Amino acid sequence: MSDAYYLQLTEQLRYLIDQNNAQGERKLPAERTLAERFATTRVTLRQALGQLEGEGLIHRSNRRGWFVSPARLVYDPTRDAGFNDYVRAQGRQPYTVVLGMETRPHLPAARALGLSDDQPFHHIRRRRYVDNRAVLVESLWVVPERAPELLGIYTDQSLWGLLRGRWGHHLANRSIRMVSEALAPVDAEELFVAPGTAGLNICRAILDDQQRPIEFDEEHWLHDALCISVELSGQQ
Amino acid sequence: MSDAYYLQLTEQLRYLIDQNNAQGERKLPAERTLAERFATTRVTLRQALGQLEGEGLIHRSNRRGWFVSPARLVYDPTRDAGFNDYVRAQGRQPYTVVLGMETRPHLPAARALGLSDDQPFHHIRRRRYVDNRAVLVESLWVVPERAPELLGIYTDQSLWGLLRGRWGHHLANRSIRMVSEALAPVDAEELFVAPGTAGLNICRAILDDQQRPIEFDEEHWLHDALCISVELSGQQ
DNA sequence: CCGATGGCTTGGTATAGACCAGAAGTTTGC
DNA sequence: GCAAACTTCTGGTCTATACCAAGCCATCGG
Repeated sequence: MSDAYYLQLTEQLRYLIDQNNAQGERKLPAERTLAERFATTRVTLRQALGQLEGEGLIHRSNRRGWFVSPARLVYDPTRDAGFNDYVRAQGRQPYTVVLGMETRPHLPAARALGLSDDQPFHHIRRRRYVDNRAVLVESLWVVPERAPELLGIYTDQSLWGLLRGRWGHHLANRSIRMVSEALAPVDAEELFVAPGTAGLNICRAILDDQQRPIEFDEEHWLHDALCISVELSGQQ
Repeated sequence: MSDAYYLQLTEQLRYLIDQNNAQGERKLPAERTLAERFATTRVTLRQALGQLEGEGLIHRSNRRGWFVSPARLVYDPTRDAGFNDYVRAQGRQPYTVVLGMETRPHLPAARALGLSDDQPFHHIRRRRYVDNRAVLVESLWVVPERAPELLGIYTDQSLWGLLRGRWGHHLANRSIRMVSEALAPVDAEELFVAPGTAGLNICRAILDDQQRPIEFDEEHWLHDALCISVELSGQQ
């Protein structure tokens, strides 16, 4: 318990959430209800909720309410398992929705892959779920020469499986970049959360074993959905 | 420009920050000044500032004001360079302050290294700076058998250098875990920021080439100070 | 010259109330 | 039966104001 009331509130809410969660109740009462119960205003209450949101304990679904966050998904960027594989490996249910497909240039992809600025890409945008919660949106930018009819045959299978199986590409060199972000309004909307929600931005540039550029991809994760884990052995 | 006023404010502030930054002015005007200039209240203004803070564009120093954030430090967790080395390699100035040293048990360290719960550790806590900005606090938990007189001889040099040079340890196996967090009041205070400021928690467990536990360490970074980058080559 | 003091500035916290827009549930009308 | 329309509930945004405590700085006193 610290001096500020909202920090005390945070602790009381933490306790309440624990209890609710034990009873399988994952939705919190309405803000107005909570504010009245703790004899404060919505503003102060929301400050306490925001603290717990920052910790990853709870999250909100836009205009629907606050919910207890499920356990984070463990993700190892040094391994090549596809989303579906590693979600299932953790006993959870993956799901993907394709939001759009088109072919056009994209500056960040061109830069990251060392191609000219006007290089067109096959672009696939999709939203991915874990246990029915939308946790990320991503944009894939594939070099058309490496996968000519991609947009015609892609539905929602594994992209890497397709690249390997149909076109024989071996993904060999990756550069990965991760930074915290505040979700832009468009990304937030596609994830059904408020604009400015904390997120994690992951970008990948992928080349094959002959250093030819294959694909660039950019993911926007909800910050509380992810735990990054890396296991390394071998002396440096 | 979106519908909500605070999002418009965000864009205007972004513009103002750009201009100020170009003139070398890295401190923003006072909240009351800005609120008046944009004809709104401090509450709404702070919502806009909070958005930019989430993006990592600006940060605040507790009760001192808002400042433009410097470029993120690039960090590759798969490489073994010490803090001082990779900060300098990016043309920036590292600095470290030791906050405390003691010997006592620590449950998370014991668990992560596979030791018994009451195993004591040499504990060093330090705050680290980049270009004069405090960007992280960390706790190191070293197995005493591997570095008996550590607390007597440690001042503020490189710990890994010491482990290698004095005791001949070769750090071979690492497991690294990164999750977003809201800084706890104690950590926030040591970093001179408000409690609940967004952070990144990085934990490392380190074993030597014979799988003997050496050290566990836990870092709390300001979220906007860091860009994680991993380069991988070699086919999977 | 220098340390102590006190006032001013700044962000941090909090109250009280209001309106809006989207989500969800309920009723109505075909 | 079922879709459309309405009502209610919910979070999202915003105003206006107040007080506190820490940082900062100029002034004062030795």
